This record gives sequence, C-alpha cells and structure tokens, in this order.
Amino acid sequence: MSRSNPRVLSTLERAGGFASAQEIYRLMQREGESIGLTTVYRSLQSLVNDKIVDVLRRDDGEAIYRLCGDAHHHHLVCKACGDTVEIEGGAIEKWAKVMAEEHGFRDVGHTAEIFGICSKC
Amino acid sequence: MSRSNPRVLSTLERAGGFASAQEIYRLMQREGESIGLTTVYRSLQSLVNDKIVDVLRRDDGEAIYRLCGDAHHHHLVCKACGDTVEIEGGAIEKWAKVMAEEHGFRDVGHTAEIFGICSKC
DNA sequence: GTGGGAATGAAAATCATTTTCATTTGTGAT
DNA sequence: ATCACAAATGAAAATGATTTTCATTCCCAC
Ligand SMILES: [Zn+2]
Ligand SMILES: [Zn+2]
Ligand SMILES: [Zn+2]
Ligand SMILES: [Zn+2]
Repeated sequence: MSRSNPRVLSTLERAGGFASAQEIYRLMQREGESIGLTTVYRSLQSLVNDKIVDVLRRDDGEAIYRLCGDAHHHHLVCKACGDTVEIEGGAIEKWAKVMAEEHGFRDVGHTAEIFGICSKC
Repeated sequence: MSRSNPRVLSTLERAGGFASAQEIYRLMQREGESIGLTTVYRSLQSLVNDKIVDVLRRDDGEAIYRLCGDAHHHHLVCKACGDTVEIEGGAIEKWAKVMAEEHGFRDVGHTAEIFGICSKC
C-alpha cells in the first residue's frame, strides 16, 4: 500500500470536497501540478481505506470521492451545485434496526441519501 | 427506443430478479438462447425506463438490475445470498422531508437501502 | 409481394479503472 | 559522500463494462 499524496487531498478540498478521480487529475493539470493519473487513483484509494474520504457513485457509474467527517452520518446533496450537508439520521437508524429485526436480518448496515435543489440554486 | 426483448426479463426473473447485464447474457448463452449482448443492454435500459426494473451499483461499479414493484419503496438486501425484501419506509419519507425543509432544499428525492445477513444465511 | 420502420447483433469505439514495470526518490546505515 | 534498499511515481498497456455504429434481418401494413 502506498501513502496518499497530500496534493490530491488538498485538490479534493479545493474542489468542494466532491470530485471524481479524473476531475481531480484534470484540475491538478490545469493548475500546472505535475502528477500522474495513477497516483491520483492510488491516493484516493488510500484515503478511502483510512476513511478520510467517502466514495459513492454517479448515475453513470463513475466513482466520486468526498471529504467526510468520521462519525456515522448521512448527506443532503444539491443536484445542481453539488453542495453537501452532513446530517444526522436518528430516524433512519431506528428504522433500519426495526426493519432488519422484523425480517430476521443480522449484521445490518444501511445507506441513505437525500438529494434536491438547495436554496442558492 | 426499442422494446424490451421478453426473454431478457424472463431470464432476470429466473436469476432471482437480481443480476448484471453480463450475467444475464452469460446465463442465456449457457442455456442455449441465441441473443446479442447489445440486445441485453438495450432491453434492460428499456425496462428501467418503464420502471419495471430497478438499477443499482455493485461496489465495483457494475450496474445490477432487479425486478421491482412500481410503488415507491426501499430494500432490505442479504449480502450473502442477494435475497431482497421490499419494505415500506414511512419513517424515511418523513425524515427526508423534514431534513430537506430544515436546510431549504426543494425538489427532493432520496435513496435508502438496508443490507445485512438474512436468517437463512 | 413490396416498402419501410423496428429489432438485432457483430465489431469497433469509449471510458474509467487497474496492472505492469521501469525509473526516480527518500532514508538510513556505513 | 556512498551505497543499499524500500517506497513512490507515472507512462503505457491491459481490463472490463457499456455505448455506438452500421449492415442485416424481421415484421407488418398496404
Ligand atoms: Zn445548489
Ligand atoms: Zn445512518
Ligand atoms: Zn441470505
Ligand atoms: Zn422512500
């Protein structure tokens, strides 16, 4: 395993904490930073392993990465500008637990995201 | 747009209502059905458009399709055998609405899935 | 039977991601 | 400073899913 190149994380931050590997690579190029695409991918993987960033998928399947606090939480994402609010999901946690028990599931986890248009857009 | 080839849907059913395009294609081949991969993809797209199947993503980004009732609902999925239970999400619906309002979002939608190990596994 | 649009599928093109592998860089000991 | 060796880097090739192209086949209304 390799350690994350700090410039990748810093670029992800500058991107609003929300970008794909290809986007980060193009962004760094445009800003004159010399880096290889491979290193961008490797750094992102490492950041995901260390749970410093979160990975999810665009509709087209491309992986997007975002900076993320470490406590369990959910997201409210603007479909227009990408702005993301971390929200706490008390109701969901309970719902997931109840539903799982009701159907005899164990070792359960869950995902939940809300998306819409933010007030600025 | 093209109409879905009925054999694709029937194969998806036989697969337990849970498979990727490639898997459906390989399954049909193994069973001696003559079909092109392109047609499998086109049929699945069309089924998704018609909201007859649901699409989501494996961790590796491959799209998987599954048969799905048409009313809004959520899923409880077994990580081991893939068994899926459709569940209703009253608590989620309310949570999503409240959170969105609280942060000034409009036109909101949401996703929520629970995954774990079912009682049979 | 004929004409034209829809359906089909083989092959090529796309595109993100991973793998390979040779080169460079950093570090620590001598 | 020199050497040795491990980690980091990146160019290029490989992979694999999905989409596009395009020529052919099917089907149906007339
Ligand atoms: Zn916005
Ligand atoms: Zn939660
Ligand atoms: Zn199971
Ligand atoms: Zn819902």
